[in-house]
Amino acid sequence: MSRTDERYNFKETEAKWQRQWEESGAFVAAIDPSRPKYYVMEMFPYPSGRIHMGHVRNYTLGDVVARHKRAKGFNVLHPMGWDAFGLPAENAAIERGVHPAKWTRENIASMRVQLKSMGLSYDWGREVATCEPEYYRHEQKMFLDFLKAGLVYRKESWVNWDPVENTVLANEQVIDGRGWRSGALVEKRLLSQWFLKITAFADDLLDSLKTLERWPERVRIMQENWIGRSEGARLVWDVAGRSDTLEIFTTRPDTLFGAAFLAISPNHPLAAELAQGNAALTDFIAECNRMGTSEAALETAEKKGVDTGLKARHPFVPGWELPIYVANFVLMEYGSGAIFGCPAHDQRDLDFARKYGLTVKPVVLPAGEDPATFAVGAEAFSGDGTLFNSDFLNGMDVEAAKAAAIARIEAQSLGERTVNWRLRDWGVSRQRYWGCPIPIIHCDSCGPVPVPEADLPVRLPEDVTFDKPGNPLAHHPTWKDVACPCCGKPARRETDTFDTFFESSWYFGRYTSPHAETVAFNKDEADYWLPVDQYIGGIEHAVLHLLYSRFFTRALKQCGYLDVKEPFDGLLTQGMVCHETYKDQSGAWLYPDEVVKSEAGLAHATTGQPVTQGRSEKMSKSKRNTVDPAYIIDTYGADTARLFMLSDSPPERDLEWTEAGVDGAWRYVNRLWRLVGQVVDALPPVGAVMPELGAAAQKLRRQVHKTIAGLSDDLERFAFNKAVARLRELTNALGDVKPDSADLAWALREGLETAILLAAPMMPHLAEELWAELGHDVAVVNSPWPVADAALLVEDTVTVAVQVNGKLRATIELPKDVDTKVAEETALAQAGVIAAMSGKPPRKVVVVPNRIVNVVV
RNA sequence: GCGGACGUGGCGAAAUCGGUAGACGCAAGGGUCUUAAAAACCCUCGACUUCGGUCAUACGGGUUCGAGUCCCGUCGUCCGCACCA
Repeated sequence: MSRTDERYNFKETEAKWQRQWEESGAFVAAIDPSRPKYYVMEMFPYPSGRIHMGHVRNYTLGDVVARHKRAKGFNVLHPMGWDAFGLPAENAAIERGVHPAKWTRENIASMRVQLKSMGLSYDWGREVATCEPEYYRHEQKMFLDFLKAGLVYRKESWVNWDPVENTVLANEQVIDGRGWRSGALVEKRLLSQWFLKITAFADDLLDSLKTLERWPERVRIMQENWIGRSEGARLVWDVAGRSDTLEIFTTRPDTLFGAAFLAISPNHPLAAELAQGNAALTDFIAECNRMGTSEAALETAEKKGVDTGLKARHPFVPGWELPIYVANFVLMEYGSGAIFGCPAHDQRDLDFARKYGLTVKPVVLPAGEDPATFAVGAEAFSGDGTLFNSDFLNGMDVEAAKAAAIARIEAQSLGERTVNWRLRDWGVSRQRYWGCPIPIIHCDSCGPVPVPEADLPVRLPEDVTFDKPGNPLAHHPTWKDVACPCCGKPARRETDTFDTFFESSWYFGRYTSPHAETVAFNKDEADYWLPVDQYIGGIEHAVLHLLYSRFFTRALKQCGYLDVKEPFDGLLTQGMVCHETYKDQSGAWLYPDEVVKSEAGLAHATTGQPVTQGRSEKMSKSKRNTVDPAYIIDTYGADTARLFMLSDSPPERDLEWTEAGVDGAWRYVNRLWRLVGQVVDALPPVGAVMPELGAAAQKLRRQVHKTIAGLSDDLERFAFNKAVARLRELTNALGDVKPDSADLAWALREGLETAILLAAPMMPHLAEELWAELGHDVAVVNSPWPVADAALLVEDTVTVAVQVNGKLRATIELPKDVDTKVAEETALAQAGVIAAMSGKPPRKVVVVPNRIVNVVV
């Protein structure tokens, strides 16, 4: 039967093998001490309702890794779940009247079907959904254990408050000083919130980044910056006429003799106190709080301040008093919310000093400057130099002066050397319904009381309404009313829920024992599987999720839950899936399938109006440059979609989605399928003994085994695009073979079987189908990865390039490892070489064995 | 402003240790087959060329027998953080 006119029936084939895998339990994972384990996972999706191309890319990458490792003999754990709490579910409730629980569960059901259509090798028996009490009860227990361990505290803190929605907004939800949905000007409010003490692990979270060798450098640097360790000194200043003192943090104690003023944050307690009865100061603080924290606002904001009238006494110079300002550029959240200003050596302090006419006295002299004439103009000098105008520090360099100044501060008991962190504790309270209830009861007599463990889980009530702004839990008529577990008097439940990053901070552990009821993790299972060997996901989680997970793992270890310190041994951050953008005449975005391409250019598919093409950008609903994976899988099949995801770009780089590229992948799928069908009848049976091989068959074998070695290496390095290229090269070679002799037929079978096994992680359905067609009873998923015959990887002849003065003039075939003398003589005898030397004798000949001969004349 | 990554054909990209630049694919052009089309298959495909070659990896230098790869500088693009004291 000729297959020339036929097309591969992916629909039937893919469904068949998906069923077969599921029925045979091919991907069910269990502890097996006899095999090395390999835990690979992709970032679990938010159940928005439909998968998008970013998911397809992410899960394809993970599946190739999982299937490859499985074939290599590893005991593979490859799980999937749902990051199921979050705001979109509440929005759906408000906009469409669907309950968040129903909406979320239905979305999970339909997305599960979509994921299954991709043929992913998940152990679906381990699926978790974070919105179910079976999951979140354990994190309520964790929270209480963290509380006992001193890793949780409650604190008043300044938050972004949306006055229309009546809720706290995360920093990411504030755009240009306004709430992202309401558009209302965001206010700063002081609110009681629960905090996790991530700063308790700041040192270790920073230091251990060095051990994460299989993480991208970029992510490690981002976390390093986020944690933001800086060394300096804590210094207490006496305030004239007051009994209390003012504490500041500085990294430049060496510049203390150049101080011109002190400044405190508008949110500093002292500012609040002084504002009592001071209208100017009250107005200024209110203005600062209104200003918001957007980038644009900060960039254009002028350095401003109000003189409090108070004076601080200089620690080293008796009688020297400096003014204390309230200044808009001092952050309450960093250090102690107060600074000393040295205008000559800090740009912000300089801007401030110029505005208010304060002294600019340089104390660090740059090399080559004359102390008599050096002056600071518009730019502060922050580099190294020699101290001057600085009493006991004079003549020292900056490092030495810092040490000397700190020694003096410590001797005077005014402070000490200290390390300050940019990292702040993690505020986990959200005034939201669709999240995990915080297991706390507030009692007027006893204060905040933990819910007794026997009463866990604190279930999220489902009988809520969304007719009022704010948190439905707070409006619920009965849910929050309980008796105090301590004194029995009427008390109220905490109505805040956890930040949804809480759930994703430990799910990798839950996958190891998803059905444990009384504990979050079964010790033997967690010990066996953890840490995750390879984690794959988007770069957008470089800091928050990945840092929170690292923190959680440490906290869980401290509380006896887990025995690993780092959750993710290897990390691969995939690039985005991009597509061209289109706009119509009115500037409205158009979907790709609303646009037709013709010789005249782009036009609207129905109206015929001209369409303009914009740059390629990350696929997003707002720009309408999305392609629905369901449509692609339905039209071309999962294997084609998977192949395209792998073939065009390296995984960490952005991928441009093109219809032509998908067509190319589809052509390849058919090509391989057709090739097998055309030659299968001419091949010897499975397991046939190798006959005497002629030269052509030998050559083919060499290429086959080189492909095994090269492609395996590509997969180990996640160079999937190169693996695809290599597979195509092999297929091209196999397509040229005419199996008209016994030896060629045998070599062709070996080549095809190899190609199929190598293709299997990328195109698993096609591989199974062709493998069966070649006569195998054991499925590919139960077949081992091919092994390259080392003897076939070494050639007996090599192609050596011959250069004259570094320019290629000839290539010669030489026996491998031939004597350098022979190589040199052969090279010099080449016509092209002789011509290029134009009669001159060689001055020098460089011979790199098996690679190159360079003749220098 | 600080930190980082990157810059190779019309396009996505290869070149793993400093050793034949452009593998593999997309697009394009030509051809075979066909009544025609689709599909498939074959050929061409960095630029210039007097067909000998010459020039080409953002630009300018350097190291080297030899540089896409290493070093210095410039320009450009992208990303992260950003009043962090």
